[in-house]
Amino acid sequence: MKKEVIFTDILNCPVRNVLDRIGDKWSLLILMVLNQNEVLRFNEIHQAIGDISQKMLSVSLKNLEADGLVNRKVYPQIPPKVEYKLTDLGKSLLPHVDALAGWSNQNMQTILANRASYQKS
Amino acid sequence: MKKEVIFTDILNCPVRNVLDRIGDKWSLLILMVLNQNEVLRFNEIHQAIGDISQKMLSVSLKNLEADGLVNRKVYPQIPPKVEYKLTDLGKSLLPHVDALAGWSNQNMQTILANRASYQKS
DNA sequence: AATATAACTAACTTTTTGGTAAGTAGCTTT
DNA sequence: AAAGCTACTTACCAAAAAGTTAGTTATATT
Repeated sequence: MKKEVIFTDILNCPVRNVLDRIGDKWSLLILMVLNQNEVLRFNEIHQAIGDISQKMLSVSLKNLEADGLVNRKVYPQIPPKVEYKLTDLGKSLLPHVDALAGWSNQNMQTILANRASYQKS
Repeated sequence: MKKEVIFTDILNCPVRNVLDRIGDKWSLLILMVLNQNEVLRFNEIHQAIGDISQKMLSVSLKNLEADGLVNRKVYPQIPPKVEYKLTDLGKSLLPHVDALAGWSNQNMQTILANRASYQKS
């Protein structure tokens, strides 16, 4: 009996690659906030999300920027001013995120009920 | 100047709730494998994914089952036999996952290029 | 009698992630 | 002259996630 890998190479696959970045604690939230506001400064995002630390906001923005999902514009002035907005690439991702959000909204109650009844059994 | 939270309550929001489960290292992979195969046994999923540990497969399946995305059917025999398949709820999520997968496939090269050029600067 | 089997579970270690608190820059306002 | 502003960075720490290894079960096979 031979063992074969049905779904080879999935670890180097695009989905995994993208989700590793998008699937962390804050990235999607940041993308959604930026999607609602066109342009935001660091502290505006910080306040919009409310409970993200400066460090995580900074790290997450950097990752999103590295992937080309978010654009960062620095104004060389003091105190500093930096503006963030979605790139076209970032914008092209958002509909899928929204679709997922829609599904989540629709099925949240069911899922919570499932979790609850699973625990009891 | 008042500080206001633009995007209140996002932490208790459905998207976050769902993504906390779906956005881990293995869940989406498992869903995709199950979507391609209708019914699979534990070891078949294990081999299909290739480098997931038994423990993580077990934990992930349990979470997916708890949320009602995956159905688990035990045959009371020895050696044991357990079959996994998507529930209707699970199936209803898959199109969105596939959409995300499609986006990832289309934009993977761009993203990798972005990352590479970001590092150099 | 020993070994194989399938689907796990338990205990433990390692790795990754995220949080906290403090510090930095240099100009402007008090 | 001290304090405030903005957008961070750094060092450190705790918690969470994931990996490793060994063990369990009870029957069937060699």
